Amino acid sequence: MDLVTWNINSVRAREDRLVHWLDHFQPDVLCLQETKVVDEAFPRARCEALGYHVSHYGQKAYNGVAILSRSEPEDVVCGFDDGQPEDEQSRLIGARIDGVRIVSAYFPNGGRMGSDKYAYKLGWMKRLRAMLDARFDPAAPLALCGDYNVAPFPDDVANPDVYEGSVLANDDVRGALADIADFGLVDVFRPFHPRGHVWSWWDYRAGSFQRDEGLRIDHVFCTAPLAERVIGASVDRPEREGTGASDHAPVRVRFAQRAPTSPLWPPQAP
DNA sequence: ATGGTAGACGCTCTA
Repeated sequence: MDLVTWNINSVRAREDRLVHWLDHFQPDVLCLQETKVVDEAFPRARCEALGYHVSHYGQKAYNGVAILSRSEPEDVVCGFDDGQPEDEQSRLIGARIDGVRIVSAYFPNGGRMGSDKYAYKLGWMKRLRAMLDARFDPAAPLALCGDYNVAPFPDDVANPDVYEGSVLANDDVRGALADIADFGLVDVFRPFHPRGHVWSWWDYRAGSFQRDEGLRIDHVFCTAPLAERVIGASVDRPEREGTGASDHAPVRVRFAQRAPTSPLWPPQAP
């Protein structure tokens, strides 16, 4: 199974790029964030023409998440759906695809430290952990894919002077991420890039991509029965090049049908 | 200098 997560930063501005990318890579599942359109405005027909089912939970101007899949999605759930008043922002969609629970998540950015947006981010992450506890089983295959807006380690940050201590990289937000992972999820990307310094997002400003000053904030965290099947993970850097690119690159993960005899995860000592 | 750029919306917000 080829699984990809990509913050596309407006599906309207990047419709042609999306269609060409899908046609070229043909992943089994593509999770999108920041589509920035209502459901009716998603380019559904062009995706379906390429053989994809589209599950989209959008809103006007901001946010918006989607799951595109070659197999028909089952049990599609939008938002937290946890019995509390729903989050007004469209940041979560989930579906079961080929027996695997897929979640496409757009974590709040958090604005500035100490802001209302930052408090919303921490609350949102707590609520996500509670939702996982209430609905899912860590012993069943699940992939939490998306723009987490958190760089897990210092070496996931190119420019620590600017970003360490920010809403994307500080002890509290890393603690909130660790609490989510404590449900029973592991970062399946990092073991393939143990020295870090692999980025998934580069600020549009100050020539960050040209200087290769980015952060790794887009992730695929999986429960053990899925994590033991991972056989590769990479960032599609070329998609970030040139004009008209999203500020995020797609993050790709490949899973074997069954767990390999010598698992790549967790990494084996030499 | 609360900077720089990009997208959506409509002159301001979000990232």
